[in-house]
Amino acid sequence: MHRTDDEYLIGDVARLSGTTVRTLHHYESVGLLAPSARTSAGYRLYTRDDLDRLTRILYYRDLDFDLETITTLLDESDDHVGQLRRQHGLLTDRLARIRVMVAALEKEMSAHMNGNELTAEQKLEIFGADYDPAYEVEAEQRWGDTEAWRQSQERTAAFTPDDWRRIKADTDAFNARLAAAFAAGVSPGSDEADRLAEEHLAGLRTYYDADHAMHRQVASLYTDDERYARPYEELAPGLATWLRAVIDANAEHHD
Amino acid sequence: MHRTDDEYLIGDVARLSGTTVRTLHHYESVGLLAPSARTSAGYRLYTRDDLDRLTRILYYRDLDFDLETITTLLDESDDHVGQLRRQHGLLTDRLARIRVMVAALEKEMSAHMNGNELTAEQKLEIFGADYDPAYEVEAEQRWGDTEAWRQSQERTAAFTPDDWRRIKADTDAFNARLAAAFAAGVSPGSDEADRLAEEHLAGLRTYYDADHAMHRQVASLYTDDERYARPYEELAPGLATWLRAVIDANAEHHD
DNA sequence: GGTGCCGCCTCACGCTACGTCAGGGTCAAG
DNA sequence: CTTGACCCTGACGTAGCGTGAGGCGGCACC
Repeated sequence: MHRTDDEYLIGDVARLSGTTVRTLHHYESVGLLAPSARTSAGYRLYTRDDLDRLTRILYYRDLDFDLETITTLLDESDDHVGQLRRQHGLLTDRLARIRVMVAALEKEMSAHMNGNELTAEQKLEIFGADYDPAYEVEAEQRWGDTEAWRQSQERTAAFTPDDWRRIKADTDAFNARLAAAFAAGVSPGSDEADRLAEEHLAGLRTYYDADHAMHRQVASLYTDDERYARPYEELAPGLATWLRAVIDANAEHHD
Repeated sequence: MHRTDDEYLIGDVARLSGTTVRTLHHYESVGLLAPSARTSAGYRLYTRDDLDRLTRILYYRDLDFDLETITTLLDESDDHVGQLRRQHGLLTDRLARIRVMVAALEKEMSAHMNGNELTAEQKLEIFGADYDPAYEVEAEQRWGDTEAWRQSQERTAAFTPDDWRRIKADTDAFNARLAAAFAAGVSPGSDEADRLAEEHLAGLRTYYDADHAMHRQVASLYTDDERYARPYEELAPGLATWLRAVIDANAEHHD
């Protein structure tokens, strides 16, 4: 009993489809997808047809159908449209409920943070054109579940508008010194550059307890994400890239 | 051991709160809500304080927090805002994903169902004299190549006659409220008017993803195209013009 | 005092869609 | 012949309860 070119072991199928071996075991146990053959040793052998079926299973799963419904959708395909319509109804209901929950949460959040959170106007006034609300949302998506984000939320919640203005002034002053050092030809890895890097890190620690590894991650954004680079590039072209090198070199000195 | 007036048996609590006895058992077993006392026979006795706690539990549960998180929210209440913010992030993510699923379903449905289109008779029955076939043709000439038109075609393909009837009823009810606000002298730009404008926009979004700029374009039809103005003018002379002003003012507030 | 019914009690298994070991074969390479 | 990667079949764990099973408590009616 050998495998032909058209047959795949369960691990291959898992990798190809982006699922797991356990998931395929499960689909077989509930009668949703059984491999067309087995080797003499009992290994499951999946054919291309099996892969096609799996593809359709995963498609419906993404639409949030439960496995039993998917079985009937694929096997009987009776009243296909009716099933789709029911699912459409369920999802639009959920959409409406979640909208309500989001609104309720927003209300609760604004109630619990009176006085401290900056208004959109204040943010604009303090951060100027650099501030983009969409940006804030994305940041939360990206780091919302990290400890650093949690710390940052906790600390900034206590900041007053005056705090923010002071922080902004300090940051601007520091950035000006960075630009001056860059223009003067200070090279990454030099003592002077290391001092600046440590000062930059201290600035980060206003928001959360960062170490040199995290500092490096932040630095990588300065070359990889245009929005983080912009404030520096506006001061001096090449400054963002140089700053990243400075931070990386300083981090290495601390390993 | 007797019950006082301030104590409730588990069944009473279940009825009062709209949950079940089993749910209350469960909350006790996970340390979320324990009754303040028991009778000599072992019956749970809940106090008003317990009911208050339960109310808050159910509130957070509706916001889709898991029970463990609710426990910390109620017991520690540390970093309350951070929790809310995280939950807000989770929910908006889900919102986005479900929107995608709904769109995919609508596409699939429109592909699988030719024949679901309303007949001319049904259109007449539902929309009454307002419906003019020539109108539909012209609309396609004008917007047929826009993204909004495409979306609208896809979504409406999934609508049943019942959907249309419901939409018509909703629209009529909303228009009546518009007329009432107009008669009451609500002025464009006021909070009340802005709320109505947002609701009007939400109505448009039944058909396609409109932003405030598109909303303005639609509003301009109310003063420039007699056919779009008519349904409003029939409710109250001047209503169409007023509505345009309301929408314009609201759009400006969102620049 | 007996009887009946409703409500309460404590286990304890069931449900979805898998994740995650545990214990033990299979296969190709060195 | 060993090693390591991969496969097999159980079987228990997860969240938030639903749903009995088997037995006691409380109260009204006869």
